[in-house]
Amino acid sequence: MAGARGRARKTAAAVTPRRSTRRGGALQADDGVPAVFQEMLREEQAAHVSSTDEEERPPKKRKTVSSHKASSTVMPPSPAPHPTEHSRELPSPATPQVKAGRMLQTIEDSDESDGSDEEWEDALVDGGDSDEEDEVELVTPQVADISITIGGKKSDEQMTKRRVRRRAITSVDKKKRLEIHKLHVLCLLYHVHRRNAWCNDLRVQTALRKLVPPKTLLNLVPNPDLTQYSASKRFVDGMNELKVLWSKRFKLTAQGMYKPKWADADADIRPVSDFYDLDDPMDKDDFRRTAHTLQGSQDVGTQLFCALLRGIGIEARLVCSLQPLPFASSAQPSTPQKPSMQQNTIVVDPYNNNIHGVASSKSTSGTSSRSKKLSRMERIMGERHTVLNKTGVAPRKQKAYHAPYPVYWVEVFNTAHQKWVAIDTHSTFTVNSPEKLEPPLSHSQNSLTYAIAFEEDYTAKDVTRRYAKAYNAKTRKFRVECTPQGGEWWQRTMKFFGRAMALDRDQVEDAALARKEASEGVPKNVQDFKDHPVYVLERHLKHNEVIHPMDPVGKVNVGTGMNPKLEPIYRRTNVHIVRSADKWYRMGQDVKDGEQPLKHAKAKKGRRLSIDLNTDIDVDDQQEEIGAGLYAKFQTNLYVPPPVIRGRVPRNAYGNLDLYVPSMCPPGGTHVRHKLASKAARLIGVDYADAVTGFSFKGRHGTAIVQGVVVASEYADAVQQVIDSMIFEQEEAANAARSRESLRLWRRFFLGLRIAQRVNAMEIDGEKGPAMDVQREIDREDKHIVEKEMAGGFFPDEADFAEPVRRGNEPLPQQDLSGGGFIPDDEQGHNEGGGFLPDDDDEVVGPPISLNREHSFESSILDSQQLRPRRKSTFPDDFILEEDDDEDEGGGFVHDDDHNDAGLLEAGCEKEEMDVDRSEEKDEKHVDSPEGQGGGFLFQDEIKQPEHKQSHPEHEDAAMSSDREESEPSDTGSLPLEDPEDEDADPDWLVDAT
DNA sequence: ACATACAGCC
DNA sequence: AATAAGCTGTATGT
Repeated sequence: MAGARGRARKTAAAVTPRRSTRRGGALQADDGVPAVFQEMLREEQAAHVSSTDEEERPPKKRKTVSSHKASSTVMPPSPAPHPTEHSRELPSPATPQVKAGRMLQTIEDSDESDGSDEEWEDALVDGGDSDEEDEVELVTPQVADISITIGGKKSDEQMTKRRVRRRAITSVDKKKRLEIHKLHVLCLLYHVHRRNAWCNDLRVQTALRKLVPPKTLLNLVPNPDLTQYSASKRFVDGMNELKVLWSKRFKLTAQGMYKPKWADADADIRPVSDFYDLDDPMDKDDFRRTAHTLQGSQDVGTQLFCALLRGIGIEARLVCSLQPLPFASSAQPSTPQKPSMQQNTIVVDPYNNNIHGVASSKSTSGTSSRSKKLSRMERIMGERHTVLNKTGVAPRKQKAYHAPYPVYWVEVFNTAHQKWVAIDTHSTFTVNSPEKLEPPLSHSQNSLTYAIAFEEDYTAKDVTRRYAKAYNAKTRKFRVECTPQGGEWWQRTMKFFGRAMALDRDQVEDAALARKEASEGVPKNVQDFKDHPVYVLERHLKHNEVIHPMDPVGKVNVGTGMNPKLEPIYRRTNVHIVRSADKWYRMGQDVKDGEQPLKHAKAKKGRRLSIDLNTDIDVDDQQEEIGAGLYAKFQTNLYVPPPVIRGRVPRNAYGNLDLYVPSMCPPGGTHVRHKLASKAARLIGVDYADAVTGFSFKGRHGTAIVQGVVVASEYADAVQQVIDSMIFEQEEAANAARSRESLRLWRRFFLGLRIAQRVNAMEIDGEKGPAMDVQREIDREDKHIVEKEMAGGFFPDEADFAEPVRRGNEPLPQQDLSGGGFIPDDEQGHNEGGGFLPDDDDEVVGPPISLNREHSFESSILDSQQLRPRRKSTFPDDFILEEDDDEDEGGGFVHDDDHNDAGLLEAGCEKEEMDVDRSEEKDEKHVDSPEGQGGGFLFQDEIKQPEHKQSHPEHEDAAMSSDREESEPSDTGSLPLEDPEDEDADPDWLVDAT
């Protein structure tokens, strides 16, 4: 309500101004006075140096402000802010208090235009602030109003604990994150690639080239007379000039990319307004425009700078430090509190008052929330008072969007030194100081994990190692290389951007990067040894790992400085995975003779209690048990199984052949990997052994997994051929079964029609129901369809259609099957006389009924049939038997004569039908029934009512009529014969048929 | 550094 | 024939 209104207003106000501001402002920038930019630059530099200070400052001020605000605010005193529950309650209910708060907030929003910075700051503070301080603030009624969210969360320790506890990350989530991480990396790669391509745009370059003074250009022209050193220096100096020039010229009006974080699963989707500070989405034309407006985020600025360099003939790479979602982020709560704050704020803040605060909170470390807030204000102000932009506001803006560490920078090729020189024009303003570009590990906004350099020729290279101070010890752990198969993945990925032909300078660079990596010192703390690609501590060994030559390469101090303990350091290359001999065997390896285990598995505990009883024995046992020797790969050979001799396949104690890996297939043998292989082999009488390819463990028992067989190679083809033919036969059988099933359904279908017809003919409520000749109707409709539409459709042709009908009269479905189905024969079948309803059937009585089209079956045949409501079982429960059991076994509903008169209408119908159609039917039925074939089983329900067997059809009618009355019209659409259970009965039939 | 929880393996 | 398991290691949180 109010909240929504407020939000909407906000959004509208914010969005529009922003764009116009940015683009319009850009134009202004062009005519802008140099002095202004200088000032901006100065401020930026100052800002990045003292950013830390700024961060701290806000809190204090914030407190003041908040209290201030509190007093001014009309906040109703609310009980001590409590856990989340409390905070959550606030938003929803429309209590007066809440309303008051809402009102206040709304007002703030509306005040945007003329609101003071301080107010904004307050809002920001409330939203952005985190942790403990908030708790205190929460106590204050006013605070509760705004930031309920935050405070509630943090304040309650118990709640926190619970959250932390509950947060255990699942393995599937981990996998998901990894995949998303990869996907994100790919997206970022493509994004940068695209921007890099834009940097080659001539129009962009042309526009930017004009910014470079001729003098500067001249200095950059290679001079063969200069010494290498001088040339290099001159080049770097020139780069510095360009850097300064660009830093002054490009105006920061948006926030660049920053590292995203995982949100709580239960967190609400962040409002779009969270991202207003980001660059607008950009296409190439937009990019060209920015080459003129010279404003945007640092990222765009760097991209343009890259284009500028290329435009003046300098080889420049666009380097991006990808900021993908981390794959290993620990459980949500554990991470720095910013994310959680965000989440909370977002979730709780019902009126989106804190949106901006949230956004700022994210970037707290990089940019002070305050400045952001201001910037937003300024943006709005700027919209309405353009003058402000030109005056003092712009610099502050820039400060707001300045990030202390770059996501984008460029590398230019210093031909004198044959080296790439890094230039950061917006964050650190450095040239050739690669070590200054990596943010501290604690920096939440920006982490240097993948630094990828995109060249003019659209190739790209991973240059992370140039910028990471502890690539092996730290950086690597955040890269996919640290995940299983991750190395290969990354290689494949980057190969896509690889240069077809490596240049000399590439090799030089590779060597340099490798050198840098190699020069990385030995980690100073234990933690960095974990998963270190080069070094290992014994303490970090997995239990199936050993360090084989135990050659220490150094020592680490574990423990405190006062209490030094040194632990030996080993090389990762000396680490081997060890397995038991049996395990090796399962991998197709054989432990060499005479090899001594490098390690022993732990003794298995089975009987600890017993140990107490018999210490001596236990000790012995333990010693023996401990003996499970573990060997390294180098202690094994490839296992060579005994060969197949004279067609005789060797086998193990179980009569099988172990074939855990392909290499375990015996010489002279061939693995025929098919389920039918054993049958086939047996069929042609060749020796074979089931191939055991693994085990499945259910409960305690491991069951061998057999996949095919091994036969002598000379028989393999024969076996395979037999298998093929068996498959063919199976398919044939399957087809036959499907045919039979189709026929069966046909039969049921027509039976249903027939029953319906009969029912219609019955007398109801003293009034004789309408009767119809189903068959006639069907035929008519069918012809109609055939003529009008197409010969195809449900019924291929009349003959096909007719045949089933005709067959319907036949007693035995089986016959149908064996006889080749209904398909044969004449078309007469479908004539009236041939319908499943005997021509002379007395049941067909009375005038034709009008077709009821209300309940369409989408089928002319069904539609043409007026079906009576499905019979409801009004009979007592005991009437309906669970199963006919013995009686049924006699054969479906068809049973015997005793049963066939049963109260079941359908059964009765069938029976009658049969009787009418053929006197012999009964006999046949008996034969058929046992096999479960025929329409019999269709009527299990009915069959289930043995007690109601009645010899008189009239009885049935009576029952039916009563049922009809009770049944609902909606049931009309159902075929009376439908019985869910029926299908279950089919398998027997199918099986038998097969 | 210790304890708890979760997931994989047999 | 029906039913059902535990242990250990690793990782996370306090």
